[in-house]
Amino acid sequence: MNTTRSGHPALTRPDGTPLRVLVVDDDPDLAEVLTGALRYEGWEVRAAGDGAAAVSAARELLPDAVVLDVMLPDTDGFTVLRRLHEVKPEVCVLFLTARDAVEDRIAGITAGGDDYVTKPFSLEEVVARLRGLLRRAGMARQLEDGPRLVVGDLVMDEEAREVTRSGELIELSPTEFELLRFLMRNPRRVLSKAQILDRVWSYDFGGRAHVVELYISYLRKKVDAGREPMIHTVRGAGYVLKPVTR
Amino acid sequence: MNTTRSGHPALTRPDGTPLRVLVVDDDPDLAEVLTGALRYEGWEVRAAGDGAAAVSAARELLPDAVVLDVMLPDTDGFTVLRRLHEVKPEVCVLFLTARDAVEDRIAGITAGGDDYVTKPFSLEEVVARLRGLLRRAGMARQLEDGPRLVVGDLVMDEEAREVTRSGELIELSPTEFELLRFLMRNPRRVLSKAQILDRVWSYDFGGRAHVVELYISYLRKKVDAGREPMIHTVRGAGYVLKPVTR
DNA sequence: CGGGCCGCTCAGAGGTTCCTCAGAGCTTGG
DNA sequence: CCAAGCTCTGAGGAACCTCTGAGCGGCCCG
Repeated sequence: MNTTRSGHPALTRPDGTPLRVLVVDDDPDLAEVLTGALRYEGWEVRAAGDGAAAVSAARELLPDAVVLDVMLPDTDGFTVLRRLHEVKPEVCVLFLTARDAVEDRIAGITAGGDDYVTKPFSLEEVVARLRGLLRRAGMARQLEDGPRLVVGDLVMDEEAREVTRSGELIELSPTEFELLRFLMRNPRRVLSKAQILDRVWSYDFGGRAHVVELYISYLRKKVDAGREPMIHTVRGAGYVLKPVTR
Repeated sequence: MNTTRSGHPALTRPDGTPLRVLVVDDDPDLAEVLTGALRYEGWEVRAAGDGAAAVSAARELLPDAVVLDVMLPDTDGFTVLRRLHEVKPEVCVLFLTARDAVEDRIAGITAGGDDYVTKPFSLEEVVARLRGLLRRAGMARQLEDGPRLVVGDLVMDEEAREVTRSGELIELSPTEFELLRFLMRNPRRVLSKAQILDRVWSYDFGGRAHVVELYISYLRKKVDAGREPMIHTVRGAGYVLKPVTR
């Protein structure tokens, strides 16, 4: 099977060709990070730094999805959106917006099935939203089985934001949820604290790896509470989530 | 078959051509050591001393991977990363970083599937990480069978950091793990204590060969415990790991 | 047979990594 | 404006890892 650097199967359309995404942001570092993360997830990625470049790149690439910063140097995001829809009406758009941006305008836009995340965001957030968009649009072959992650008796419903272990409901805070999602998307693989920080925390988070330890300890209290543990520490390397073996 | 001085088969792409790596470090000694070790492993290697040289060398060589010191005299690591990806989007990058700089600005680096090791590092560490990158990228022909090392009934899963002997799980400390990995990558070959020190311990380790004996004894207790021994001493020469013969 | 060399292992000091608690600051929602 | 919840900082302490030193035993040589 065609796989990506993440070890996940490459994202493909029903016809087998890879999914294409266009990243539009004027901050080169951020664009670089997004590009890398999405490529790692199996997308065919292309980047643009402003509205004009975005539209012309879209004309060439005919992307399935666009990650679009609302604040661009030349054009405003909504104009770009209109042009993009002219180029390809069924394209999915994920907006990137500042926290204090006008919520109602965004709400109007996302009515069409599009979605948005506020800056600063975590990469897991972006990746998950994009997957959600594609799933709802019925565009990705391997997402059709639904929004559920399963590792052993641990089950996560991403859309309902519900987690259960052997049927019992587990309540998680937003950060706990995202951390667990990352672990569940990489079962049986040791993840370093740096990797976890890069993926689960916002790109502008200046804190230390100590936070990861703290949240792992929170998760253990909820996920492993009194049960056979699934979250393991690998000293000097990181953490692993794996199903209980017997 | 095309082999190197190490006896390892030359690393090749799916099309049979050798894998190429670019080493970027401003410390000539370190660059020399890295270059030697990687060449020994079957890579086609080239070195550069700063960011500008790195980018232009990359344009010529079109390497499959880059080993890149984040602290360069001219450019910062993030910029070099971006330029490298412009030259060759699918290139894998392994960053070298000082231990106390880890927290600074690694954010985003591992996000794209790239990886890093902290100075001072061991050569086994670097080699293993590079192999991991390449494997995940699906780039090396002979790494495709997955991240498992097998010698007799001894099995090491590098990604899960799990070692089993005839199915039984063996718990190892970081140094023990790395030493065993080195032995398992060179089965049936006598390795001198000096060789082991050079490979498994950091390049700045001042200690003496006695540590190797100590760790071999630790390993024996865990790996050979009560079983037919696989780790053998060759007096005056070194140690060998080999499958049990009957 | 005896001495020197090499390798093995034990015990423990010192350092590092990790876990957890307690609480301050912030955000959210009523 | 208050209450509740969430996120992060800091500190203490526990567990673990690494290396040093020393003693012992076996091997090979004279």
